[in-house]
Amino acid sequence: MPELPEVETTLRGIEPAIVQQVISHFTVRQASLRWPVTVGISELVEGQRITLVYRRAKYLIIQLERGSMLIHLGMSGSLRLVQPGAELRKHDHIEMQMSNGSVLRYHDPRRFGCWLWSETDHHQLSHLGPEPLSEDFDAQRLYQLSRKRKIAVKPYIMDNNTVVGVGNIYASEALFRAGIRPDRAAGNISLQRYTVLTGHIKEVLAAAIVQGGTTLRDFVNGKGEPGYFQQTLAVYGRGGEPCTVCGGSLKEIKLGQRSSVFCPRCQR
DNA sequence: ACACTAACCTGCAAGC
DNA sequence: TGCTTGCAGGTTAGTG
Repeated sequence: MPELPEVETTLRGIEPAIVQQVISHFTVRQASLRWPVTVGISELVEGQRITLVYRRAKYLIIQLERGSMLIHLGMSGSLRLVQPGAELRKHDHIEMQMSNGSVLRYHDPRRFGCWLWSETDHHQLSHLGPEPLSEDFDAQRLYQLSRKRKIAVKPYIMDNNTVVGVGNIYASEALFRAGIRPDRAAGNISLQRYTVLTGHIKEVLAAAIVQGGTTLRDFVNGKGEPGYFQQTLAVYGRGGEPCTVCGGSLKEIKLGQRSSVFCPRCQR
């Protein structure tokens, strides 16, 4: 489910309800996530105040007085604020209750996500590329890092070392808007074309955030509301359907075992 | 260093 | 109707 816009939407939904609050109860019902939930996490975090909640790449970080919690939603995770005592759903793995009555629930059917506590740095956050919406991410970087590389441009921009937060949906959409075939070798793309692509990556992510993310299957923000960006998708999930620009049939291929849809006429 | 694959896990839709 | 197959938003560990 979540790419960067969905994680950002989640952050904005939950942050006001939990920041500066004290964690009164922390419950783990299923500790078997991508990495096991930190042993003894409840005792480590209960009684602590949340000082800061922020996002880095697709991770959410909840900073405590002592240590911090690192949360990832994987492919199918979601975080929701619920009423205390709200009925438990299948795959509601973790619950965090605040002293002001707010209750945050972590739901993740596929369990590819994580929820970890560390007193120091989280190693997952080292070696991450720049945030896509920051000035540190620019065409020069895309161009220079790609010289002599044979990797297809789509997996190249989805690599967290290149830039974080560009997943399958928005990589597909940005390449379509930029008119670049997803299977073109990254090392053969000019600085000019990377300039266009960089602009579209930033645009498509920013637009998706404004619209509350893309709702596929059951994505909802922290308040349980859907996103609306899927109405804007031009290629993702539309293999075989007509191109919104030229009317030709959209082609679907596999790149790095991810399905990639593009218009053979508009994208070169 | 780079390119590529398999793996983690459940749910759902399509096909037979 | 019911079974099987394939596919899904991400990331990492391992191979050559």
